[in-house]
Amino acid sequence: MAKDTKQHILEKSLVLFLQKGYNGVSMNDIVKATEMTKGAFYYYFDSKMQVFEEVVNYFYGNILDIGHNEYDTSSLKNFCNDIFEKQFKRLQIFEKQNLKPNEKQSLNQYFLIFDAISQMPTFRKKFNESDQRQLELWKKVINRAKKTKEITTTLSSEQIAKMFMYMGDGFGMGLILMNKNMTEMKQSLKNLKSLMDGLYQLLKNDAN
Amino acid sequence: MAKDTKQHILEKSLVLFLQKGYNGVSMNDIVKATEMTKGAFYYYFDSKMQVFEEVVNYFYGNILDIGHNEYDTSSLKNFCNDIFEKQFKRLQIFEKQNLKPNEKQSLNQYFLIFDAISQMPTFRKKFNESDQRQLELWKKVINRAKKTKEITTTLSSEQIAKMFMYMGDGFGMGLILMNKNMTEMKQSLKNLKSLMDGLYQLLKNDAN
DNA sequence: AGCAACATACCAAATGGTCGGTATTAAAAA
DNA sequence: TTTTTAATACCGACCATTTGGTATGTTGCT
Repeated sequence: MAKDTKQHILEKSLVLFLQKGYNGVSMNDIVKATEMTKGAFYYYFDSKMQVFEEVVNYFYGNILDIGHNEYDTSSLKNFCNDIFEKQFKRLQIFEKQNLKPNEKQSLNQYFLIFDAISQMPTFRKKFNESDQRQLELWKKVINRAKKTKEITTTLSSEQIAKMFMYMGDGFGMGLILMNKNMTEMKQSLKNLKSLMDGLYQLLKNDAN
Repeated sequence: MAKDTKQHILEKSLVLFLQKGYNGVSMNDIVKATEMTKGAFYYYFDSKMQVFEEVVNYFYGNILDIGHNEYDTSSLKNFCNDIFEKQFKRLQIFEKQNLKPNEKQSLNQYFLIFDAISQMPTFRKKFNESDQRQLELWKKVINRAKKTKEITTTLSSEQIAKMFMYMGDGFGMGLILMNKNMTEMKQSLKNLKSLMDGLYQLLKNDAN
């Protein structure tokens, strides 16, 4: 039961931090959301900051960074599809958190990321490294696609890789700014798919 | 002198909110940064929330949304360049705020935008409308570029427009996450230029 | 009995905000 | 011309509430 309660606090806190950011969430919010008391909370955690750090690691380890090395890299086409699928799965995790009606505000991952970057010195490094790995992965796949003539283009692999990545990031940010809920987000994600396919088509047709 | 002091408070508060978000900034932070007292602050503002709202309107009206209808739309090429130039100018505004050494943390416009969206009901509408206008502008320019054969592609104008916009957004987010300061940002912006040029080249060469 | 797993009452500090006061200036009254 | 009035622009002690956190229970299970 011990680990259950701690996990319960972690998950409820995650949602709160995603809704309002570190400074927007008070200890009272946490004990209310968990339906426990301060005694229970401080039995499992030393401070508000500590639960935040554990939340960040939980979020980052289990959601943000899932399978960062398990993509289908056999072709650029497959890679694009796979990136897209994984993004989809990431959203599904949140659907399981069965938010109550009064928790309908959108979950903003950047609340977590910004706070983590400014309050957890090690996090920025980890985050940027992950970003770099992602970029290298894209470049590898694109290089291969060039060799196999899957695409023909004079643009550098780095340029193309960044196009795909930034497109995804900008799209994600747009979703948050529109305050879409989870199901709406999953709907919208299909638009991202068509954008990525569009870019892919351009690369295929690029004469020189 | 009256308006001067109020403007002084506005500008100092803007920097604070950009650094730490609404909840991360206390009234003490504000009076310290402005080098005034609470008496002075509450002489010009009714509440912390009010200065935030005025800061948002100031930021949005004078910085984010500058000249949203004054772009060079004579060709897609020119439009791209112009969009890029305006982005550059936006950064310059912040350089004038002569931040002190202890204020060297990066200014994160999303702190302001997220808080504004969740606390100022009217803001989301305004923001999304501005986004929509931007999209329509891109579409118009792209449609014209298709007609004049500046570019030849089977992709829809909306698809292309979103590619450009999301690329820019994602790039901007990346800058913030890397915690670049203003001069570094201006350096990096040139990378965005090459990405936009790359996409432009792809569109030019798109056989069908 | 003894410990794990919580609950509850409490605390100092920080929070956003108020209110009576004051220095400076300028217009109005003498 | 001098004095009074009055308004602006600002100060800083003070306030109720909330903050994150603690110390001392209480409960149930082995």
